[in-house]
Amino acid sequence: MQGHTADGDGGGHHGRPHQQSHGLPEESHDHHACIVDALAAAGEVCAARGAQLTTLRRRVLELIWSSHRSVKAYDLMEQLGTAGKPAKPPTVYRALDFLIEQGLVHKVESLNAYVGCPHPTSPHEGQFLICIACGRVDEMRDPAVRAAIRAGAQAAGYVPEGQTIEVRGRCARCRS
Amino acid sequence: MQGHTADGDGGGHHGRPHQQSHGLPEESHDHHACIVDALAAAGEVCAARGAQLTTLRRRVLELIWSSHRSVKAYDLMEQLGTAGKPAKPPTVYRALDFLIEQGLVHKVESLNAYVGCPHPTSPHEGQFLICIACGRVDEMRDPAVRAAIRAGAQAAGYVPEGQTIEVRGRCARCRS
DNA sequence: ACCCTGCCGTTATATGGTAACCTCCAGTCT
DNA sequence: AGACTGGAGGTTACCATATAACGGCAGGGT
Repeated sequence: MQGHTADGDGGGHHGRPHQQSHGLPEESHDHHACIVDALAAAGEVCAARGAQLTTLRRRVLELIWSSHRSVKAYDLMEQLGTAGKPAKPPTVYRALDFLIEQGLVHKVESLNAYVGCPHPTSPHEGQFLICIACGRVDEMRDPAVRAAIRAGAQAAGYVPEGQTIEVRGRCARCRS
Repeated sequence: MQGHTADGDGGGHHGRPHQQSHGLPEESHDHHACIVDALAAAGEVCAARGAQLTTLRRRVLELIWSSHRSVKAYDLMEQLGTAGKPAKPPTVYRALDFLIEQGLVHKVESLNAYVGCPHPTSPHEGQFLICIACGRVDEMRDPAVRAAIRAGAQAAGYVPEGQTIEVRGRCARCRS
């Protein structure tokens, strides 16, 4: 769990501009702490495995964590580029491949977009909650869901090896 | 439920060539009956709703039902075209949009592909079982899965409105 | 010095999906 | 009959997503 407290700004990290247009999760908590936590966790995970978290890969991860929404690969390219020249697809896709392999990022299939994993230390496939109002993506890790799906698949004769679970709905802040 | 019996060929429908390369579901049952059933069900559904199941739309549906695997949009274009000239994207995507709206076809998000719905009379979102060995896609409708996901989403503060559930694994025939 | 290996840049291309505009045709109103 | 209308689908152009293939370069081992 990252530091999602809405008030505790222990480091004076505020004041970074964000370009979002309406009620987004970043506005109500010290999101900079989320980024710092995610990068620190990534550093630990990679160091423990001997995987190289290079500058580029770290930068991509940081961009993905710039909000709690999912991020499109081509948006990453634009943000990675310098002086209006966007980075090229392989640059970003290779970094994404690495981050996904390391369990630091998940792909949201129904959006063709990518999201940071909040608990990268225990490898898993994500179960995602996608807010159709604000775009926020939360990860759920519900053993009951996994179990129900395993049971259903096995009842149909399948030996399950991987799951894609993505729920669209309205998050707590957007139920209004 | 379509006629999936492996033996009862009551109408002499066999003898149609299929171009698959290895152990696919079509080889062990009268698949032609599946197609006929699916088209008949589609006809009924559309008639009941006043929706127009045109020749093109029916043809796309038939192509999708040509196997129990999912089908790519661009493969449909090639098959729809005449004399080497493939059909153009809007032709296929419009037909797919219609078929999806009518609940006759589902999109498999993790494959960017489309699959026929075996029970189109009761609108629903599919839960898919995808065989990573033979490509077969089965639809599961497990209320326990839906319920578990609803519960998980609500526990996280979400009001769920739609679910994407896709399980990769090995089907009964491919467990070997 | 030499050769690997892994990371990244570059060019090119494949694959998946939409926008905008237009014609045709069936239904229907007068 | 003539005119109007709305849905289906053809056409062109384009955007969005992703991969293949090749090359340079830096760091480590021999």
